[in-house]
Amino acid sequence: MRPPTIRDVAERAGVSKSLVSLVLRGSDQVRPEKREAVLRAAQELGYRPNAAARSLSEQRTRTVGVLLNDLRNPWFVDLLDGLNSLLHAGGLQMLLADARLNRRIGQDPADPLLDLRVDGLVVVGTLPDPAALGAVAERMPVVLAGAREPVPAGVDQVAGDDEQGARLVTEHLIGLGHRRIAHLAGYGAVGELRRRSFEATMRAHGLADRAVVETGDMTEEGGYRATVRLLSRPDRPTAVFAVNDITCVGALSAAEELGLRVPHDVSVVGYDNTSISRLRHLWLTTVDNAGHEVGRRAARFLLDRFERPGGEGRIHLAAPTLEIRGTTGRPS
Amino acid sequence: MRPPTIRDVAERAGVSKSLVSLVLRGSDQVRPEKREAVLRAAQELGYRPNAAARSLSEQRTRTVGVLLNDLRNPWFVDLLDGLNSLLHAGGLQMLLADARLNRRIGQDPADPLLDLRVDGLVVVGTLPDPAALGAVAERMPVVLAGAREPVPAGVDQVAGDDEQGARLVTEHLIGLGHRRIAHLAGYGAVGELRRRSFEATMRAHGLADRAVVETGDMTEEGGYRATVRLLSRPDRPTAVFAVNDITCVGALSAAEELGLRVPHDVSVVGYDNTSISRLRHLWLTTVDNAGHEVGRRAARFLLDRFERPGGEGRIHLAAPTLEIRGTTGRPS
DNA sequence: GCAAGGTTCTGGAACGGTCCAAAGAGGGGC
DNA sequence: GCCCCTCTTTGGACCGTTCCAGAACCTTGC
Repeated sequence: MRPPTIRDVAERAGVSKSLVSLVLRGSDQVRPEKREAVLRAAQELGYRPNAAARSLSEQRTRTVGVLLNDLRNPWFVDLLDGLNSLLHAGGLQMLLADARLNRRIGQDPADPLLDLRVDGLVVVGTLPDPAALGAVAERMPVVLAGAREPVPAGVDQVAGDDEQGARLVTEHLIGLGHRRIAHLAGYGAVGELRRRSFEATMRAHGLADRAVVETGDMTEEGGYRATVRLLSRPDRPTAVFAVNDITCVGALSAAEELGLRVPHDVSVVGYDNTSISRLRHLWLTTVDNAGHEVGRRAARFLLDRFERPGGEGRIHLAAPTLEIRGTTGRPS
Repeated sequence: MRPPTIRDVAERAGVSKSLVSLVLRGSDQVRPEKREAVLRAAQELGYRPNAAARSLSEQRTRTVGVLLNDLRNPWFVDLLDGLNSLLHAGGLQMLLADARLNRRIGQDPADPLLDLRVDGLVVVGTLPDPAALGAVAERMPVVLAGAREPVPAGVDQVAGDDEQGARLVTEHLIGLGHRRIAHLAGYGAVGELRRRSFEATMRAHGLADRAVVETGDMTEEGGYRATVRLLSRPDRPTAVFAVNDITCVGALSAAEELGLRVPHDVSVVGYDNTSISRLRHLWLTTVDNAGHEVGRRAARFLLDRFERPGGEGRIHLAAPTLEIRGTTGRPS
């Protein structure tokens, strides 16, 4: 009762296994009647190719591993979507692995993917282990998507352009007439880039001395507390640019609790265009990170490297867009 | 420059390939010095077993496929976590595939998993194609997790106990003193179960004629509109039980927009304990679906079937818990 | 010193495909 | 009718493992 093999199909169709293989791989060197006989036999037997056998023989798996470090981050889904669309067009499968799930178990999260001999690797989000990744990159194409970090040589990188995003936000607020603007900063490479770009943009508009930066921890609670501090100052800012949506929700709570109306008394802006920001109850002005485009670009890089292996690591920054919703307006 | 094989290791250690295989699979029929020599050689060469070759030879992959139909649903992550912990303990890998990503491409989302000859399949969420699943279930263990649907014979099923969850909510509200209670119903098997249990519980407490049911579409917008209708009635309910958190957020918006304070003027309850419900800005009372437990149980069922194949499909309902937060209180 | 019996090790046959060199079939030209 | 050439088809080697039967080696007992 084992699943049928290519040989079973061959026998039923009255041909050799080689011919079956030829037909199934779509060769045009086969007489039509034989082709049909083979196809019919395969159909009748419910034949399915065995991926293990195929990849053993072909020395490639037509599969790329995708290492996620946090399935909970909904932004990744857009990215995966973009990634998948292009990879599929290139005849490649995507294999997902969640680093966080496996980390706890105490093994390198990429191990299962490497044992499966994936043809390439996409790491989504913060790097688990830069050193290990360098070794992997010597054997197969590797792309880092959705994070801004120093990467080992030969690794491509795709991410949203955080500097541009932060500039869009800051200029939007300045354009509305805000002058005293606060930034709730985050940590990591991304937090750093957004903060610096905020400061640079303020400076470029001659508002360097009106910029305030409070450091948070990228949580709602952190955003709440930082905003309470900010809005209790005598020279309280009229606008708050939070490093991400979740921090922004904290800022919103704080403003309301202090009796300030948004956006009438204070404007707030988030970052990431998460589903939370789209709740009509919150309706946050935020930045969309172009996740789909990042995913497509990562796939592009990978496909390029399959064709021409080696070469320098490249970097692509996808252009973010501003989503203006209900939490920003002119200062009163 | 191909990756080293078991033969390379054998040569370097001065033994046969069979002995290497024996050592690597942890046999105790090997003299310690040989074992060490093999292990050292493997280490030095950076040997990694080839999963394709192994599964071809062993006729099993030690891998179970997990078919998700919506990566965006954060509840699944808890479920995966529970699933993974037990599967890993059983020496099994998890392979994720997102049905939604692949559906668009127009192929059966389970196909890649079947070609890989996974040893078992976990379908998370609503069934893609019940008929196809029946055929699959004849060849390998299949478990449906996190959805309540009629399944083909021989398929196990694990889900949260929606009836119990809805009862917990309803009795919580009744216990607080509410009498006129509305339910924002949803669709599908889950929506049906929650609604019926709400009605049954109201009846059991002699409140059948105070129960109101509005049908929504499980979106924020739907929840908003239904709640506006409800709260504009002359005999407006003092509590609203929404079929899920997102609908509940819509209800919350509606209440606020009508100038009603929550929970002072009206209590609202969600379902699913999503991250949204935990935002301090919303702080919804809701029901936790015990995702982790559902995942563990699904793994248990799968492991059982590996040991004793065949038999009836079983069903397990995990007990949900009530998360009482800020949106419920005594009626005024 | 040798047979018996246990332990340790090995060669070869799977597993289910792909690939390649070569065989077979068919057609055309002389 | 024969030779040559092209188009189809085939058998066998190979991919990297596991598994198994049996070989080689050690003890042990007499």
